[in-house]
Amino acid sequence: MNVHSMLPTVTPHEKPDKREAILDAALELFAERGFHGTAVPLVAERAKVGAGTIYRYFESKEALVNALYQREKQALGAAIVDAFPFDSPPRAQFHFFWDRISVYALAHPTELAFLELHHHAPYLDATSRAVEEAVLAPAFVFFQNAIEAQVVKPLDPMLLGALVWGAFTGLVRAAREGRLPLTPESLLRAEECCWEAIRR
Amino acid sequence: MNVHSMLPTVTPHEKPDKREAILDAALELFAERGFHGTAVPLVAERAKVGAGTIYRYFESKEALVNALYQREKQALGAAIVDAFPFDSPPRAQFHFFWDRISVYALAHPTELAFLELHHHAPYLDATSRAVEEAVLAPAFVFFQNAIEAQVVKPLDPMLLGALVWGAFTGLVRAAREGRLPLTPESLLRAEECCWEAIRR
Amino acid sequence: MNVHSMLPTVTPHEKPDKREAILDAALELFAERGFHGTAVPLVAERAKVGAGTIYRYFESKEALVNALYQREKQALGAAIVDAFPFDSPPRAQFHFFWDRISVYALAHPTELAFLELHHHAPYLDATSRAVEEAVLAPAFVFFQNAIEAQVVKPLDPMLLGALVWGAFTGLVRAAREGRLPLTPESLLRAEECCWEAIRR
Amino acid sequence: MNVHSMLPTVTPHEKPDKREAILDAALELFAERGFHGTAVPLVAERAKVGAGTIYRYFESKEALVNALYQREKQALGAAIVDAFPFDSPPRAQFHFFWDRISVYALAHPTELAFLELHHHAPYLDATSRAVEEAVLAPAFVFFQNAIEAQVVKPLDPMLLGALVWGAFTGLVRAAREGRLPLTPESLLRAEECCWEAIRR
DNA sequence: AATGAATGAGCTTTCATTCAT
DNA sequence: CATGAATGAAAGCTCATTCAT
Repeated sequence: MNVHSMLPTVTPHEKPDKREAILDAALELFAERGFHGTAVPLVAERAKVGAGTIYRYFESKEALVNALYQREKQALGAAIVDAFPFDSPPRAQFHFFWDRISVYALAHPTELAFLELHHHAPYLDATSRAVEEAVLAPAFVFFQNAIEAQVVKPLDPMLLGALVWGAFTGLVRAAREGRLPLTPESLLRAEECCWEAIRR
Repeated sequence: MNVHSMLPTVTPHEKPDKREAILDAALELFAERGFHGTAVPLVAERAKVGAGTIYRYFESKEALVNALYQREKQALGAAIVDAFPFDSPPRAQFHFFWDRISVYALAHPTELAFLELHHHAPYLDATSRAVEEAVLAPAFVFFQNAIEAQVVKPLDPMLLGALVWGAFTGLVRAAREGRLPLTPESLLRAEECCWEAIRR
Repeated sequence: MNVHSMLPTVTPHEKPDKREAILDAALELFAERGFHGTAVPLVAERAKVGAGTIYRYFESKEALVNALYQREKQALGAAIVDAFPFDSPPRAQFHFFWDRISVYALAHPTELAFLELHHHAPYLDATSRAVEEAVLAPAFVFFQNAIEAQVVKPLDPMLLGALVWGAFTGLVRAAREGRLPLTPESLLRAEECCWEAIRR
Repeated sequence: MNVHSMLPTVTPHEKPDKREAILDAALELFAERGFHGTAVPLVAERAKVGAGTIYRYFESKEALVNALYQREKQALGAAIVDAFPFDSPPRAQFHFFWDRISVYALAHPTELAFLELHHHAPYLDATSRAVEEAVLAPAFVFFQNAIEAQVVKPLDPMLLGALVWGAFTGLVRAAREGRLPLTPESLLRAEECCWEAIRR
């Protein structure tokens, strides 16, 4: 039953996972300066590995962004879906969803900035786009159910999703620019707004 | 029907303004591939000028993006503010605003994509940031007035603005990705959603 | 018939000889920044002519330096040779020579700097080298005569010339660098030194 | 017999020092064509390294000339000062000095040409100018002592230095142009001339 | 005749990638 | 495996020269 029982034994000499170090370094730099604006040797330096080492873990710079994009998008998707109250009513589900992305935004601002900046970039490959779709799908299902339950406006689920996710993203961006404090308080207010935007 | 739509938009003596040609070429390429992802000679080729010519009109590649950013941001701001019904009630003003950005989004998708992609980029200079602020200001005023008139929720105007602009941007982005048709119809529905998000 | 038609036409509005203006501008810039370090449009700007105008007077940038080199070298040669006291004894001739180059150095520091910097440059053509030789010749004759008169050491006239001209050039250069004041006084002292260097 | 002349000057493990190779290549090219007349890829080709490699060792082309200038100027200074007979009388010291620069001129004509051509160039930095001064200083001291000893004319040491160094440079330049053979013989004659130029 | 906007070859410099160690 | 020095293709930019006006 307990998933945790399978946890890998972490040795005292924690293996300095270079792959992760590279991804972490790339995350910060790509989020800050963009893909084309970031030199591979800079990523290497930040990750404290040799420049050549990056090419032992990733075929190319493009492969690196794609791996990173997939890692982050999946982490975001997991954060939302994990323990999702499938049996709760739509409003409670929406609250759960908003709460999760709020927590995520507060805990992982760089990751969110990276995902936003590289969204739909021409160098993202088929796998990255597939991950994108997979993460999107649950939201689609939620909106369809909520519409069927006549709790949410009978509009294209895509439109509803775009509005809500866009509003959330607008909030996060404004906060990143210092126009707005991103507090649990303000996030709660924003949730109410968004719910009223979509509720029937 | 808008009477103005029939007016000729091209002057008889169509001056082959190279500066404009360069900006237009840069707009498309920067919107598609980003600033660092676009080589200057590519801009020159698209603009049908020599590579050196770009440097007769712009000091550097950075100066070019900044000029372009300012041109497009100001055009967007003008499109919203022009003939704004300052004496109408908030709901009508909101409708005017939404209508204007809708028309703009439909007529200028590339311009909008460019502005979104280069928003708050580190290579934007003080002037570009000042233009950004200037274009933002009217929205701030609108929300304050609407709050005072007790028509809109008494929240931070910045938060309200971020939600609405974010929602609109989400819509446009989803449409660009082909997830959604961007029709006058869907835009009208989205407007209602957004109004309900912010109204008291 | 107009009587004036025969007179040299020095109009009140002195003809703005563009060729001279270009040469003068090039002189200053080449002396300061060297041939390859000076852009042709910069010369045009300093000469207050259009960039294209330079190419109406000179076939190329190289043709310009060569014309300038020849003008300045010949002017220097003329300044030395003009009214040269061919019948005076060697010491008096040497004094005359030294006096002339001293006057020249004080009156034309930029010209001298230009000649020194472009001496034997690979872009100087056959004509420039011929002018160089022609200007050098009288010195050669002087030294030969002085040697025959047993007034000067019986050494290779070239060697004597190289020493004296080198010493003078060293003086001028030190003065240009501010290490030394270039006064009639110090020039006279230097003359004595140089004479003692070569006299028998 | 000098014992040191038998010592091997090349270490067994001859390190293919790329930095030195670049400096050596730059020396030849800068001496021949000047700083602005020499393209970096040409230096790379002559040094048998990739063009990018130069920028691993030198921040810029300017940094390269400066490093080279300092290397050569210091080598020249060391060649003069090394084993200088500080306790000998001025005439012997002068002979030592002249002998050293003669040997240097015969062994390192390209180095001397480089130093002469780039003397006081506008792209030389503060360090280069400081090295220049440091190398100049001993000569200044020599002249002051010789003047105090009433062996040399009581003139500005700078003037004396400028004359002697200028004369030597004139000689070297004339030799480079093929006007003169630069033999130990002619150098010795020139030394006598220069001594008589400055001696009391 | 004079101009200066326009050009593109060629400059200095960067950087994704390789490979000897 | 890991490295980082080395590379050369390609970037941003300059400038000698041309040519429509």
